[in-house]
Amino acid sequence: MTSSHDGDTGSDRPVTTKVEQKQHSNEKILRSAARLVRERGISGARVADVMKGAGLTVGGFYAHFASKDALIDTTLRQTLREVRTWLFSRLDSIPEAERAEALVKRYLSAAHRDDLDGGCPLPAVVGEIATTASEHAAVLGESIDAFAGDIEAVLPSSDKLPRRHLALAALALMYGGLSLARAVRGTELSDEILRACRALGRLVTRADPG
Amino acid sequence: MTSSHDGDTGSDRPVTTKVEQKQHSNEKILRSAARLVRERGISGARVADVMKGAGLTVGGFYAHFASKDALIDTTLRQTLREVRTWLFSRLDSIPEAERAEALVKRYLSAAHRDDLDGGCPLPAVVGEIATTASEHAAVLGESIDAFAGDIEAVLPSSDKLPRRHLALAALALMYGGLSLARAVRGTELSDEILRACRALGRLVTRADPG
DNA sequence: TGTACATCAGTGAACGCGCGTTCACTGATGTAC
DNA sequence: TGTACATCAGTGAACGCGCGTTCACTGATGTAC
Repeated sequence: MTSSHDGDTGSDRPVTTKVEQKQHSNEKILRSAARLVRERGISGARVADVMKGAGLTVGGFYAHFASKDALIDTTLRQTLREVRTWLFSRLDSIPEAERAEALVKRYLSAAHRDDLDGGCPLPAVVGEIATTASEHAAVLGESIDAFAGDIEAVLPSSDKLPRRHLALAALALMYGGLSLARAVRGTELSDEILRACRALGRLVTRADPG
Repeated sequence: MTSSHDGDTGSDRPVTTKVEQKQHSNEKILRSAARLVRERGISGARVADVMKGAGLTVGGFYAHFASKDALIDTTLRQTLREVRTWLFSRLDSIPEAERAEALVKRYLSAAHRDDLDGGCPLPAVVGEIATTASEHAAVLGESIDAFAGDIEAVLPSSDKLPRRHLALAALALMYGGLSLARAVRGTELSDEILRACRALGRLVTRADPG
């Protein structure tokens, strides 16, 4: 009740070992980084702020990651995986032919646009990676590829466009729409962009009539 | 032959007056800023670099613009106008029904992707504006609105989607596709993204069959 | 079990560097007489 | 026309601040006997 037993020693142990403690800090750092990267992008996610968000101080950072770049790589991989998990979850209850449409609708919802520190990190990082943070282009490429693969899997087959093409284009439409909508957040135009992209998404993700 | 005459004075004047000289510098600064913003984004376009690119030194900048932000606003307005001009030029020779498709193809060409310091600035600035440079959201909104209006004008009418919606969605698709393609520039995926978005663009910008 | 030493996660101040902005200065252009 | 002064575009060094990274230190946990 008071302590855990490791088996190979009968003595009492602290409730959390050093290793567990560090692991726990690591997770808090990654959660904090995820939040800040989504909200402020790569350069906007300052190391000091990340550590503060994890309830720690700057200096300790380098016991967890070799550099800010290493943290960013890990964070990108992790958050992009999270978004895919969120996006493709609870799709089972939806008829197969409507899953792609549901997914697009979810991604291009006002709720997702307004979930600045919890949603898709792509709008916050793609531009930076293209201009001043190309170190992370490889990780981004892998994630885009995986994302497109996931979309492809829920797409109805079409005779108009190869599924791979449709998946990549749908991703570009979703990412593009969300990015523009977030950039002009708070305006009527922002809502209009989301509606327009959802409408096009609906049009192209529907199974061919007949 | 040796000097210009201003009319109201018969005396010789310097080849360029102070006013003309300053105007000329102003244009050089704006051209340099345009290049750097497109290539490196807002934060990547350092004042010192902008002035260097204009053949001037840092200190003189504030005789031309009140702040870096003021320069960026002007540069955004100007470059986004330029892109629209480029995009909608020489479209007259193309049959009306194919103009929208031609425009999308032009925007999503490999040449445009690779024209880092001359192409569309949206991929370089939208993310930054959403995350850390919201001061420029208003200018961006105006430009998106104008851009969508221009696209709407060349769009064939459709019974599937309001033209305004199709125009906004096409813009999101173009911007999204170019952004992703630039971020993973140099990979096969990059070309694939462009092809995929062009294909979807073709599909949705064509006049309704019948 | 208790004691002495070792380890190591985390602290917080400091370092070096880059950036936007300021400012005293220079020298060519412009003006008054 | 010539001379003396005023203006002002542009220079380059300096300032203040923020950021990534380093490092000597602390104190709790872990280990040896």
